[in-house]
Amino acid sequence: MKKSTFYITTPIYYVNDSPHIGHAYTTIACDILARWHRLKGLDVFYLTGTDEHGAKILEAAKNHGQDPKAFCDKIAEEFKSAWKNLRVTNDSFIRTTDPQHEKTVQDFLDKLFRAGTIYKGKYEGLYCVQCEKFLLESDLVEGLCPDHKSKPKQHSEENHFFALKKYREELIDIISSGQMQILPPERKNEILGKLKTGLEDISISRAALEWGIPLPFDKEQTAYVWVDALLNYISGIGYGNNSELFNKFWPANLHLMAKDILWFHTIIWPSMLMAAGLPLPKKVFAHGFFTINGDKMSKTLGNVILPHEMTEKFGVDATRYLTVSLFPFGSDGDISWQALIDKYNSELANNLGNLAARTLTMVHKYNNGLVPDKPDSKTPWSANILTGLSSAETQLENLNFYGFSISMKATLDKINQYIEDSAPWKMAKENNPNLPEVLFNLIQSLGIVAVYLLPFMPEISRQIWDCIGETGSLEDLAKEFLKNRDKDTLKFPHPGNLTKKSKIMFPRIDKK
RNA sequence: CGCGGGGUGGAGCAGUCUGGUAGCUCGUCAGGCUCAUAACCUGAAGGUCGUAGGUUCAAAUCCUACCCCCGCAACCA
Repeated sequence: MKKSTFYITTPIYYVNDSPHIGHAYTTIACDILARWHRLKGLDVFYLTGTDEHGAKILEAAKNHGQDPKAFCDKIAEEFKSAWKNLRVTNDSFIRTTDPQHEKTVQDFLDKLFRAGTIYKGKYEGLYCVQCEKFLLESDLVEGLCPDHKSKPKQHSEENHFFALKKYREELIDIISSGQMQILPPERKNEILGKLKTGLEDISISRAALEWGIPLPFDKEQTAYVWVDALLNYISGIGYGNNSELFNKFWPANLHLMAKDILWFHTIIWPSMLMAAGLPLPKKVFAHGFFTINGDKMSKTLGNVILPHEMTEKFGVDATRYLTVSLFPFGSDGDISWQALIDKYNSELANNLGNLAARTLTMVHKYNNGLVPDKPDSKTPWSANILTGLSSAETQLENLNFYGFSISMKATLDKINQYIEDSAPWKMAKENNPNLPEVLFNLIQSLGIVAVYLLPFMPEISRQIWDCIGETGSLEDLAKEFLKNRDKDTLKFPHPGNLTKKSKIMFPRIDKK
């Protein structure tokens, strides 16, 4: 029996920084998928949250003259409100400082400790006193700490280790067999390649760090932040305290993240799960990084784009659409205000927005604003649109939002061509009896487009829906439509309903 | 021999796995239309698909060698 649930996650974001477009990229992508799967009738759980422990947070809090918890509270609120503004429909928001999460982490580690997969060992390395942390050989610049220009000391510390090494064979097996899918394929190869070169046990605790979760079996030590963070995926759906919820949604259908943290999600995380005897996530997808105008996004360069800067310029819906569809999802890409404006003007203003405007105006001029009778043609024109959009749907299923936007654009072009070919303004002058059919087809096409755009642009879709005179819930109809779309039973638009001319949906943005 | 990604008309990219007339967006030029957000539609110019070999009836696509760019060494997803 196929599970009818869909559990999707973003990474939990490190709160040493306010939310920016990088966070938004992942979060919006997940939201689109969450909404899409809900429309397909699945029971969806979408989890995001914040990662709040670790040395960096402590440091960031100090820099702001704040107590770490207070600092985290503030940043966590920023994330929550950023997602709310972007109409992100996460079902829960987990913070690693939530007492329930902390308890779950402790219980989990205790379980592994008692099972013997966690053991005490010695961590040796170069330690920089000023940084208060271990540095790698490769961190050093001419043998000195790059930040403090001092010589790090050889230092050893008692730590607890996780027996990662012993899962190597099994990991290779589950990854290469596809039991746990890693996408895109080049990332899978990369991970397998790394795995084949070897695997070492990892230290999963820190002795000197107070801002963390104390180990239940050694109160002097706190849990390594990654172990703490990864466990959010199960603590966030009730592992250890709400088995009904947990059993319903675990294993996750999709962990989505940027490529830099793929290692943790495909090596450490599954090993931890295996150690605890839990099923593994079905799919792990790593998207690319982006540069801004060819440069790395960085605070130092001052080119960081914030979500609210985008929504102020483009509106929320367009921001959602543009952010994820500017370049192919699995690869790296470049983002720039110019490229965003170009895509906005071309696809949203000139194409979608203008198409809606010209259609509605024609319905008002030539049919008093009313939806004409349904034509009894054997081969409905909408079939053309559905074919085009089924390729868009495939792209969406494959997380290729860029490909989706290309297919969507092609479909909108087709509708514009149809208008040009049939020339309703001419038909009106000539009293051509086929005019109502053309108008009906156009209205219906807009409705179909609204269904497919719903995960991306919920408000605009509803606006289109409203404009074509529909009064029912777009969600409900979209669900039914997606279930029955092969059967050619479109239940919209309703002849006789009054359409509305809307204000301009996407005002053109002039280039500077 | 660190690992990985990439080099396709002016710009940005898709296509490469599963060889078979080189495609998209933007830009440029010409024409059309007037329902529309100076939008929309049609047509044109513009590429020896990094270089050199090889396989093949046929290669952007497969093989080999080489050249050049860019990430990865935690401000950052």
